[in-house]
Amino acid sequence: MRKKVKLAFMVSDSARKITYNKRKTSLIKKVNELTTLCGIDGCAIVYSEFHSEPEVWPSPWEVQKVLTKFKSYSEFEQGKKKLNQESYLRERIMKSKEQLMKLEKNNWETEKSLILFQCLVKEDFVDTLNSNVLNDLAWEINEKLKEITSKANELDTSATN
Amino acid sequence: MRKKVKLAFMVSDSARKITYNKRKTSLIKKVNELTTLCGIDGCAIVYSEFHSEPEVWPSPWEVQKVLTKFKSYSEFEQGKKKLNQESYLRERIMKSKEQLMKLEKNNWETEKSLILFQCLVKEDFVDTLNSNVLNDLAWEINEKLKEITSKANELDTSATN
DNA sequence: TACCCTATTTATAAGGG
DNA sequence: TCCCTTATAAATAGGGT
Repeated sequence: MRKKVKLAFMVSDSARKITYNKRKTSLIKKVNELTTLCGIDGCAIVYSEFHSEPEVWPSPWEVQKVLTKFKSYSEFEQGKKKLNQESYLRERIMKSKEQLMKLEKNNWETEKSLILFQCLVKEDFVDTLNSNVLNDLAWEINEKLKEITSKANELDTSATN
Repeated sequence: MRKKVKLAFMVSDSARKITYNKRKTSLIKKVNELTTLCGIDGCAIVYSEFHSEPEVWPSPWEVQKVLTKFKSYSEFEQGKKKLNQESYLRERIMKSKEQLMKLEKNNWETEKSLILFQCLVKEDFVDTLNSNVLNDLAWEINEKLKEITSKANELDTSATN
């Protein structure tokens, strides 16, 4: 019992729900601790089959504030979105490689799967560069988050008073 | 050494950065595990003084997909926003009560103050329903409930020991 | 179904290089 | 600053009620 669980979809509905509730609770606690200890902004959003609404931390309004911030960042970076995506993937690949090197001495099987993972990431990267879906998504998010911005400003104002 | 850390802003820059990197890494790992094990969508977004860019999980594009979903949800619920806030506040109050009941056996003084707090929250809540400053009060209530939550967490922890 | 109980696993604060 | 180690704290899988 209490054995290490393999990181894969849990087939049993009941077990999955139990572990979902446990881990969701812990995750939210962790986000709370991280933001408190480090004095930073952060949020977590989770959609499950167990709730019709998304479960978020902190409150939905706080999350919207964080999303507004994320939007601002995206807006600022919009002009070089693809470049950013490239950088991000390069970073991911590099980190995978670093991880791979660390594991080399210890675990050959893991190493092989990481190499495979790197190849997959690279393929995704190519697909992404040729897709214009992202821009549409970005525009949609932009429009919607304008509403969120004014909402967040209201909350900011009230917080200051 | 290795003592339990108080849940509060870490004043030391170096220690804060160390703990930030450790906890951010673990948090992302946890989001990964949760979404994989339960087959659900989820994301985490963190802004820190240590990175000019927000740090997210999973990739920025996946996060945007999740945000789009969140946006859709907000849109759908827009017409009954106030009702949602009401539901949310009711839920939060109920959760505080549950937590409070769990703590009853352990700490009477804290219990009293929490009960008082709940009354205050309830009054605010009633006002909220009849007021056009819904958002302001909601924010305040949320802040209060966060205090209660962290207080309750502390007590939970100390009760366990 | 949801809670409670513990053996294990995992996370992490300190300390050292 | 970053990485490694290790003792302690926290999370959690599986089982019981």
